Amino acid sequence: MAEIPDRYEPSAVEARWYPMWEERGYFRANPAAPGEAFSVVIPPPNVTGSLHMGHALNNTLQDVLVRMKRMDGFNTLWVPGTDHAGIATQYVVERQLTAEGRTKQDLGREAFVERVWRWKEASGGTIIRQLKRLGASCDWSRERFTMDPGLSRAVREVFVRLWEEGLVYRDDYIVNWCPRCQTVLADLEVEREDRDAEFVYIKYGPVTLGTVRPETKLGDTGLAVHPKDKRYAAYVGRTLQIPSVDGTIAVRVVADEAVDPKFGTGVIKVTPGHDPVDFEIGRRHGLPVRTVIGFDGRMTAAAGRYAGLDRFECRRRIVEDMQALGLIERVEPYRHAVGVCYRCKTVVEPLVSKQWFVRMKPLAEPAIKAAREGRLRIVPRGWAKTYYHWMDNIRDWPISRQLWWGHRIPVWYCDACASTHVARTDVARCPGCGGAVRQDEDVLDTWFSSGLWPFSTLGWPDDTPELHRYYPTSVLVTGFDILFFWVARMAMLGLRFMGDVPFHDVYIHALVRDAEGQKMSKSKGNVIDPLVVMDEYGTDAFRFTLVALAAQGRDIRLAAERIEGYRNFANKLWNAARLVLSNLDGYEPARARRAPRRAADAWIESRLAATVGAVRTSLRRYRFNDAASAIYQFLWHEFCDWYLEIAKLSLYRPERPAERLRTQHTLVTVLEATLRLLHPFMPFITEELWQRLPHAGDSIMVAPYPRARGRRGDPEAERAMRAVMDVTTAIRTIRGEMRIPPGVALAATLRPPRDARGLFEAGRPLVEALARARLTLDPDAARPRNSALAVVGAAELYVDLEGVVDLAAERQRLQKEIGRAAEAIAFLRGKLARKEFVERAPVEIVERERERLGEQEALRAKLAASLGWIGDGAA
RNA sequence: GGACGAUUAGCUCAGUUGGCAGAGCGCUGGCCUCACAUGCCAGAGGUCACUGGUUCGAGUCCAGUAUCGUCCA
Repeated sequence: MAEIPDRYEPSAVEARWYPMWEERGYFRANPAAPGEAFSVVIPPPNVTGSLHMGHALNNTLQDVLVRMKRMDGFNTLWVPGTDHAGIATQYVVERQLTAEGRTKQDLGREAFVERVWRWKEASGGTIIRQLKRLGASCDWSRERFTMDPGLSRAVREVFVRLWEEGLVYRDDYIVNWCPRCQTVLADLEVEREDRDAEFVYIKYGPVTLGTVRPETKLGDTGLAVHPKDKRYAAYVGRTLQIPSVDGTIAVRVVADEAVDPKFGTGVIKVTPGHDPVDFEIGRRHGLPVRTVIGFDGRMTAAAGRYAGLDRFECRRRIVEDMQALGLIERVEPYRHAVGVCYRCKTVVEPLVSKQWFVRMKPLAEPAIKAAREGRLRIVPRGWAKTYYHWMDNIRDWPISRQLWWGHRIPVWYCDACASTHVARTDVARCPGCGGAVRQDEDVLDTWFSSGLWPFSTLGWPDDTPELHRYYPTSVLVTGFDILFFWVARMAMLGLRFMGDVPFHDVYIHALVRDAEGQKMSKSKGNVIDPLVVMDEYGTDAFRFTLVALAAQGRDIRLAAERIEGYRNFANKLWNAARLVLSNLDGYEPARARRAPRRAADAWIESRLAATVGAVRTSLRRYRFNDAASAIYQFLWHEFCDWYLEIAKLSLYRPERPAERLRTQHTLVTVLEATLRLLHPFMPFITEELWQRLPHAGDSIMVAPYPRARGRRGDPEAERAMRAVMDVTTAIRTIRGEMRIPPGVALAATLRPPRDARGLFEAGRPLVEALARARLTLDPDAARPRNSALAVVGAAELYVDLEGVVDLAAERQRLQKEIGRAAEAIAFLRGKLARKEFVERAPVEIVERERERLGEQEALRAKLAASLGWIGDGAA
């Protein structure tokens, strides 16, 4: 006993087991081994990132599933890896250069990319180490990176095939441009921020219109009104010469449905070069594009005397100038959402440029179908709606990024013969004219490569045993924030290139927020570092907290008190095991198995079976919190609160060796099975304790996951223990409410119904020990003088208060009980008095309510009689 | 503007076919009972946001309202 500390100290335990698991190869998958496959690919974190709460939750949930399935005999594979995170990573290295007073242009492309690689090598391992700290049982021998040669080959193969199939194209298009990052952003990468602005009403020739971007007036090529708007019908089709700050501009008036006649003056100016809606209007009506803002965010030569000005400076200047010319009617304050770069928060500039796109409609259709047919199951169900909505309204995907870090687009241009070549292998000379070629400068969107993750990590485009064995993967676990970015694209690309869904199930988990419900962010300073939490409370407690909070909702509020509570749970388990381990002298399993099983043994085994069933069902349905709470309730409130207390009675009684042996056996077997049940959630402490207990096998990690074998439980034993627990609790309640100190032994009499005498008789010694009371059983007992009354089912319990307590307190207690019974009676009588209920509700429901009424009436009668009796006695 | 979600104990949240409202923390009282005070025993605490509807019966289903949140435009 002395060698086991009375508090669980996680750090040493955690440091001990992970290396052992890894060295013994328990994490490694073997496609040639037997067993039904269970495979998962990790949502690859940013290679240069570090573990945050989102990762911790995401990977804990995956580890729970993977460990459970591995123990359950599945051929299990969890593929880990990282993502090159184009913009984010390039941004970090660029900032380093800035600090050194240099730019990436100073280095040149090759040297810059080289430098990013060096940075990746240096800091890329952080998150992997942190995942190990979390206990993640990934097959590290299969760790992948999106820019590995193999995965890069997959990227190129997919690009080329999509091109060959006509699904990749290059076009002029209005894109979201970040002037700071100098790259295009997908719609998804643009965030909305509310900003204060000015809504400027401009006199625009014969009409007045409002705009928040007066500087774009320089790029106007049209005016648009709603087709049904009679106010402006006369102008439609005409080209107007509009007086402007720099002479006049020519705009054509068009009628377009996109105009809201009720907004502003009902007229909008059309700037196809600098607004996505205007671009579409321009396309529909053949308006020219006039670009007045450049990729650097400054006005172009086309902006005349404003050329070279920053776009926002130009806005101020042009308003001043128009004011001077009397072209401004009025200015109103206006708050609206502007698009900003998700990375650097710079206001995005819509610009027209040549970009590569993927045609999404043909890819989306099979992905919609797969979900509708249930081949791809989204859990919780609610997210499917979001998925469909996005898929149904899908837009083409701009995949080029003006970055240097990433997969360079495999397209070569020959300027000599103006040809374009898309190829799997690098092109050195033009296949047409033999002239020099230059490769497209751009790289592909990072999500283009992570979209291939479920099959590129398994060796595609080669035909590998891994693909055959593990594709489609079993489940993808991820947050809803990347449902579109990633999940939807994997679904589409998987179906296209593998001919099957990339995963059968998608489990969408919540987002972790702080205790106030705020999203954690560095700028808010409210981030809780998972590593600090693990240091402070232990990894197991942290993991259990995440799982316990992972209800199928939208967010999780993480508060320190919760983690503390589960640290206490780990400590409780530790001490329960301590009790068991310190009482095993003389334990012989073979002999113990032959010793007679008592009701308490059968009961705890029955409860364990029920718990195993509940955990399995919950995990199958991804109801992680239900699984966690089933184990918590069982271990703490059944095993510790009741069974251990009962077990002590036998353990400390060497004069009954058979009873002691059987108790030891039950303690060992139930605790051992519970450890296995809990292992996926709390891997470290369970391994530590399991190794100390009698066990079969080398590690709990590869021991079988408990099954609730055939037997549904033991109703007989449950009834017997119910009786013990109810009588015990009744006595304790009286003791508590009467303020009788625990040290004072009580005397109680139980009057059971005749047919239940045996039931209570069997439990009598337990009750006596657990409630610290002498218990007499007598079906004909009369109520003793000065006793408290409790009703336990059909039995009456009298607790002798003579000389122990003030009877006024008992009167008060009884009155409270009577009040409760009266409420129930009133409710039930009302219900049963209504003939609609009696006539139309199912017979068994009506019958049950009648029984309850009878019980409550009997209870009230007993209590009332008792009250009268005490009143007499006290008088 | 559109869509989705939330509203249940003091706090944070569960509540799967409609049939006795639950947990953790906190709170109150009593206990250092030889595994654990990171503990034990007991207790208090709820108009299930609001208004209607369906139903014998609604926290649960339907419609609307309010407040908050998220996503999309």
